[in-house]
Amino acid sequence: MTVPTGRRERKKAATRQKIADAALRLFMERGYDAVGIRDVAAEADVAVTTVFAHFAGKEALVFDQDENFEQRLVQAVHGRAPHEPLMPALRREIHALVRHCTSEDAAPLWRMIDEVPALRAYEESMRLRHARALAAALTAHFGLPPETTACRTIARFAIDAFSLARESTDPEATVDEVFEMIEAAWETAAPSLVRPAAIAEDHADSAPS
Amino acid sequence: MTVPTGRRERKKAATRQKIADAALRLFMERGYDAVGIRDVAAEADVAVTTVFAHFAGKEALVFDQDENFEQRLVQAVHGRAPHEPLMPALRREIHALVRHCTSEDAAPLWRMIDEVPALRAYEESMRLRHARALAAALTAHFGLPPETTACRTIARFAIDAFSLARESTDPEATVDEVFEMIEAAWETAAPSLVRPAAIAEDHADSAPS
DNA sequence: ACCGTAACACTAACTGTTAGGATTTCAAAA
DNA sequence: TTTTGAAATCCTAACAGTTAGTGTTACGGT
Repeated sequence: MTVPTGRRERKKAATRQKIADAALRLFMERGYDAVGIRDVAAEADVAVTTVFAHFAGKEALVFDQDENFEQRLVQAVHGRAPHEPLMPALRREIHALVRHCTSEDAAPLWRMIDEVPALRAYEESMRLRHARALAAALTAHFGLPPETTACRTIARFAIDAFSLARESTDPEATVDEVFEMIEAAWETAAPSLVRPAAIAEDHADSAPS
Repeated sequence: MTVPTGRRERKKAATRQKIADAALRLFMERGYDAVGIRDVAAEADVAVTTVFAHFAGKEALVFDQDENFEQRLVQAVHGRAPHEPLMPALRREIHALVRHCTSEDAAPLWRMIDEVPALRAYEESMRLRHARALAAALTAHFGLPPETTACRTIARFAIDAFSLARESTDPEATVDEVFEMIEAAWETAAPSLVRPAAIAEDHADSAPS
């Protein structure tokens, strides 16, 4: 096979990490706008082009940790416990994600994100990609065509729950409040999508791939 | 009063229009990315700085027409017919807005927007501002505190309806489908916000300012 | 030991955007 | 009418993010 040792990959990962660390340190120190890509490159002791070889843009340096967000949402749908209804699983995952980014040590980072318009815009367009991925996971899970409106709607609503919670003074309560509404929406749309029995007990797992 | 003649304002508006026209013409001709701000300025026969005096950025040149979007949403809430329930009015307005930007003559523009990532991102952050304005209109209309979660949620859901419809192959049907879900969500959240009588007949107009 | 390639560096540009400062043009006060 | 203040515009130059072009190095498989 062609993936045994990997000194190259380790070095590459190390370089990436070095850049991300340097960027975050400088951003927190001087503020996002006051730090240039050239500063980051110098601090990490790499060339400017190397920074862009690892990160799509300046904003991506900030959201490096947030990468598994999408994966966790999809996993919440596909890999949940048998017989566990969809919505509670989704709600629980959103809860966890919200807690994660409102925790004490992560707070300064998210405060910075809130204060820089470019970062807010970047985050939201990220969330939209996540919503599309979640929608795809939902349709796949239920064996529905990929463009099914109800699934794409629920996916966006779930992302909204996260965004609204992040803006809220009481994030956890907001998640619950929004999810009450989402569940009502889902129960309105679901009957025409999944066979009634599946709704009743919600063992819609083992969907025909 | 001090607003009688207004040659200055006419000239200013004319300049703005000249820039917007030039930009749109060039964008459609050569594509958004292939046209630089300097090209637009030259075509409109103005200085580059003048372009930025009228538009916040390159993307704003594309969404110049779309300005009254927010105003129309707010108006749909505040200035609707007496005794007309909220949701149908909102749904009708979204329908109109969707029709407006999927019409024949507007189609090429929106196709371009869909193809350029920077424009999609800009549009979505615009929509978020609209959602906030709509949320403010809702809370004001019902005499609720500005941070009420249910209103901010419904506002975002309504914006989602628009966005999902724009992405859909059958926009009109998508609006209806999403709004069925939104109404269910609203009926779940509303009882704890507005007095039951107001929900029943939904004459929640003439709200205490 | 050799070779292909992936990671990185260096340079130089392109593009959106802004600051600084001059100049014109209008509108209203004097 | 003349003057004056402000708004709109222009010009130049620069800054910052981003990319292309082109080497150079170090790894990994042969």
